[in-house]
Amino acid sequence: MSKKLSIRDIGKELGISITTVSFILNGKAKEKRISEALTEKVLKFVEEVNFKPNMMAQGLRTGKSKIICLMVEDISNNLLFAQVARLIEEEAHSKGYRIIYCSTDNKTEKAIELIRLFRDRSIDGFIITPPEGIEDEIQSLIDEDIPVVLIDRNLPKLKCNYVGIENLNSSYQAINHLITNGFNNIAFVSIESDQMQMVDRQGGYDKAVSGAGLKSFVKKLNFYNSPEQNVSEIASFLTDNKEIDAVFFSTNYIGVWGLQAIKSLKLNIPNDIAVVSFDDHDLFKFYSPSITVIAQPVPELSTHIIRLMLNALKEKDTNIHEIILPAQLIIRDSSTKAVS
Amino acid sequence: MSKKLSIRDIGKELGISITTVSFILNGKAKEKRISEALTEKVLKFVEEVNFKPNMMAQGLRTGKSKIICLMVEDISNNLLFAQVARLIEEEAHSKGYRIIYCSTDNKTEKAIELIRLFRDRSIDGFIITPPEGIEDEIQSLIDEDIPVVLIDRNLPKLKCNYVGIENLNSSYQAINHLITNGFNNIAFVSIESDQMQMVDRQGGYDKAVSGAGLKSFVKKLNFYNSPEQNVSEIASFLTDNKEIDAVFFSTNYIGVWGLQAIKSLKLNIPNDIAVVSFDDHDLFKFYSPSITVIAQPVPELSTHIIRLMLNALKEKDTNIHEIILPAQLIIRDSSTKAVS
DNA sequence: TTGAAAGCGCTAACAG
DNA sequence: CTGTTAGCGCTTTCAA
Repeated sequence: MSKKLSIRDIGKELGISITTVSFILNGKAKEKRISEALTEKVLKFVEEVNFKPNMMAQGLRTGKSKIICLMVEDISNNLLFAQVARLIEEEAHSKGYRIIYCSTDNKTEKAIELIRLFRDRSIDGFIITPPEGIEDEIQSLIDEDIPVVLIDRNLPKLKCNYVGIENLNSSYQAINHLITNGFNNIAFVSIESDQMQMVDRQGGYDKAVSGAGLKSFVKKLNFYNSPEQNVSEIASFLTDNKEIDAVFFSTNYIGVWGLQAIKSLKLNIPNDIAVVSFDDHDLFKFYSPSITVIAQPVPELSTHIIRLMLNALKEKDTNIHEIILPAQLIIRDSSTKAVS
Repeated sequence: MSKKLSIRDIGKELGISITTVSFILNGKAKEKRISEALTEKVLKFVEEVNFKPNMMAQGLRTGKSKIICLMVEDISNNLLFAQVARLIEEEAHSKGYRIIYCSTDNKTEKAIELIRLFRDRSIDGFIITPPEGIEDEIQSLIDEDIPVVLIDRNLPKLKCNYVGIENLNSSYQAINHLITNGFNNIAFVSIESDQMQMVDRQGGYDKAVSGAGLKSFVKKLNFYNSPEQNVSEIASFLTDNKEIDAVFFSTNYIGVWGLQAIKSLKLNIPNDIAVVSFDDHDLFKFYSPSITVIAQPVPELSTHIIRLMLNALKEKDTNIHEIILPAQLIIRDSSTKAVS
C-alpha cells in the first residue's frame, strides 16, 4: 500500500507491455482487439493491487485535468448555490471529475481574476453564475473550446450553455396571485442590478402590475450595503409609501431583510402587508406566518447543469443548450388575507 | 493568448536555458546566484506574455497537486460548512492552492471511499469532518505524511490536527443559563451519535443538570430519518413529558425540527417551553420569538483551519495542533421568561 | 552562474 | 494483437 505502482510496474508484473495495460485501462481493449482473457486478467490485477493511474501524468499527457470549476456568487450566502454544489458533486465524481469551487462575491473584477487564474491551470470546464460585465472573459473561454455552463442568470449577448428558470413568468404569476387575493398596491423590492434574472423578475412584476392597471412601487437596494442598512432602507420605503399592501422580494436574502424591516415596523403579515419572496428558505417555511415563495427546482436544475457540462466535456454534444425550467409558486400564509 | 507558452519557449525567446528560467520562477534566483538583472528581465518577460507554468507538469514532477480536499458532512445542509468553505477559499487561492470539496453525508462507507479515491489522486491535504469509524483510514493518510486537519469534531484516538469549539463547556453554560432563568425541567434533544462534539454537548448538559440536582430528559433522534419523522418524534417526546419547561437542541437542524414540533403542539415559547439551540441560523435570529443559541466563531475557526493546513503543507510545522475555541452564548427571547 | 539532460507516469502513433 | 518509443512541461542533479 505504501509504494505507488505505475502502469509500468503492472506491465512488468504481468509480463506484458505498458501499452497494452494503458489500452485496457482506457477501455480501448475492444478497439485494439486485445484478447478478452488478457483484459480480464489485467483488470483483475489492477483491482487487486488497487492501482490508480497518476492523474497528473495523465493530465500532462492529455491536457485534461478532469477538474470542473464551480464559480458561484458566494457559496455560503445563497443556499441555492450550496445545494447545487452538493447535487452535482456526486455525478461528477462518478464520471471521474472533481470539482473545485470559488466565489466571485458577484464582483466582475474578482470573477475575471479567477477565470484567468483557472483557465491557465487546465481546468476542463466552468460552471458559472456570471456577474455583470464578464462577457468578454467568458467568450474567451468559449473561444478556447473550454465548456462553459452559465447558471442562475443568462448572458444574453453570449451564445453559451445556460440553465435557469422562468424568472419573468414566475414573478408574473406571483404578482397575479397577490392581485387575485385582493392586494392592489404591490411593491417590488430588489437590488440594483442588470443581471438577467433580476431584470426578468422585475419584468414579471411590471407586466402584472401594468396589466392590472395598478400603481408601481419599486425599491432597489445596493448589494454591497450592510444588511442593517438595507433593512432600514426597506423600512423607510414602506413607511414612505403607506398605501403599499403587499410586497414582493426578488431574492431570498432580500426577503430576509424585508421580514426584519416589517417586524421592526410592527406590521402584521398579511393583514397590514402581504409578502411573497423569490427562492425558498427554512426561515420562510417556518416563519409566523409562513411566507409564500417562488421555489426553484434545485434538483432538476442541478441535474441539467452537470449533464450539460459532462456532455460538453465528452464532446458528444457541441451544441449550445439553453435550459429554462419552470419554478413553483408555493402559496403559504403570508399572501392570503385572513378570511373576514 | 492562444498558443500556450512553456518555460522552454521563454528560455528560447530570451536566449537562456530553461534551467535558469525554472530557477528564477521558483524563487531560487538568489540561491543559485543568478544575476539580478537577468532575474528582473525574466520576471518581466513572464509577466508580459502572461506565462503560467503548467500545473500538471509541475505536479507530475514534484508529486504535489496543490489541491486541498475539503470533506464535509454535507456542504448544503449545514451552513457552518458552507461558511467555512467560503472563508478558507481565498486564503488557499492566495497561496496557490485550490480546493475541491466532497460530502460524506456522514456515512463512514462513503467517507472511506472518498478518501481512497482522493488519496491516490495526489491530493496534498485533507480537511475533514470525520464520521464515526473513520480512524483507520485517516491514520493511513497520516502515515503517508499527508496533512490532515479535522474540523467540527475530534477523533480522540488519533493524534491529528483539529480545530473545533468548547462543546462541553458551551452547552454547560447554555443549560446553566436556562437554570438561572428559572427553568427546572430541561430536556436535551440530540441525535444518536458517538461523535465527540455530540458526546461533549451532552456532557455539558449532564454536568449542568446533575450539578443542579435536576431531572434529566434526553431524546435521541436518528440522523437518517426523514425530517418529518424527527419532528413528530420530538413532538411525542414533548407530549409524553409534559413537565419539560425548556429544551436544548444540540445542532441547528435539530433546532429547526424542534421549532416545528413546538409549533405543531401550539406551545408558547418561552412561557410554555424555553428553547436554546446549538449553532446560529437565520431562522433563529428572526423567529418570533428570537431563539437563544450557541454560536460558533466561524471566521476564527476558518482562519485556524486553513492556517494549520497551509503550515502543515509547507512542512514548516510538523507538530500536531489541537485548537479549541470558545463559542458564544447569544441570549435572545426564547430563553428568558416574560417578566410577570 | 548557467546549461544539458534525466526522468516523473502516461498516451498513442507507429511498427511489428 | 502487442511492444517500442517519443514526448507532454517541468524540476533538479551534475557538469561546465
